Amino acid sequence: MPELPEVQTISSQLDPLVRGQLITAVQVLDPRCAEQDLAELVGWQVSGAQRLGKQVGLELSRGADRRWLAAHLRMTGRMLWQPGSGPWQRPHLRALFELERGALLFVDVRRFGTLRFSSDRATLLPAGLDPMTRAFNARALGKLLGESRQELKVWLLRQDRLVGLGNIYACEILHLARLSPWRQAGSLSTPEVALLRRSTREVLERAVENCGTTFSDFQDANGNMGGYQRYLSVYGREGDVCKRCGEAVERVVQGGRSTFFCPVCQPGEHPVRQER
DNA sequence: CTCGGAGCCTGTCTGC
DNA sequence: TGCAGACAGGCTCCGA
Repeated sequence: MPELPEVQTISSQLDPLVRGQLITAVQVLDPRCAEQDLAELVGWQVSGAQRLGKQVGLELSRGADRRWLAAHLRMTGRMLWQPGSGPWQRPHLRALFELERGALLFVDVRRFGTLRFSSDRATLLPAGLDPMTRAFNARALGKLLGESRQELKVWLLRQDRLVGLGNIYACEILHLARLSPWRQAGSLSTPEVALLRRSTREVLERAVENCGTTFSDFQDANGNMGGYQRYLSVYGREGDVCKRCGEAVERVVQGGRSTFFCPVCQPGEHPVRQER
């Protein structure tokens, strides 16, 4: 499930691979993946790849004009670079961008992923604060948390507040910060906000260093797995021992999704265990 | 405004 | 063994 570190990994890998190449052809195999006519991008030059929130962004240019193409991978999307010449075929291929020295393949088993482009980069960016920027400091985080009464774990997934976190890293961050997922977001003390900020950066930075987490689906731009899964402390580890205290990791459904946590390291009130 | 739930989608796993 | 149903979850939409 591509979250910020996985998208960062793909974008960083793609940047030197696609930079400077013309888009020579576009094929859309699944029309549902894009509302716009992607064929309009033929003749544009790729000037770079960068992460746009949780999306893989390609900066395009044609003369003085600029456009950005954003690929949202959602659950199972992939952006794969294939050097050489076609034909390119692979299961679940939804769209294909032929460049001068290879092709970018948008592959997505579950078809949640989307492609869109705009001449205004800002319209492609989610509203939330990017936790990898300098603007993500304790004061800014505290202000965002405000007086929200939302449960902290649910709050962390809100892309209109913070951009880039998904279920895996939200669980990991809260475990590192020793904060209960059921705390009210706006109830954190100043030291706790600082701790949450520090933990968020620490988890994300280490995940980026390790090219993301491959839990079931994720592949990077070259089709390789991530390496962060060996560092996971709680996610996907229900019943296993907490690496910090030895207690059994628990899983509870929260906001319709699994929350993994250590009841000793992250003390606090929480609902009774539910089945799902 | 906030909040919770349904729906989207399909491969994989579980249980009968 | 075979099949039905649960499950994974990022995001949008809708209703309370």
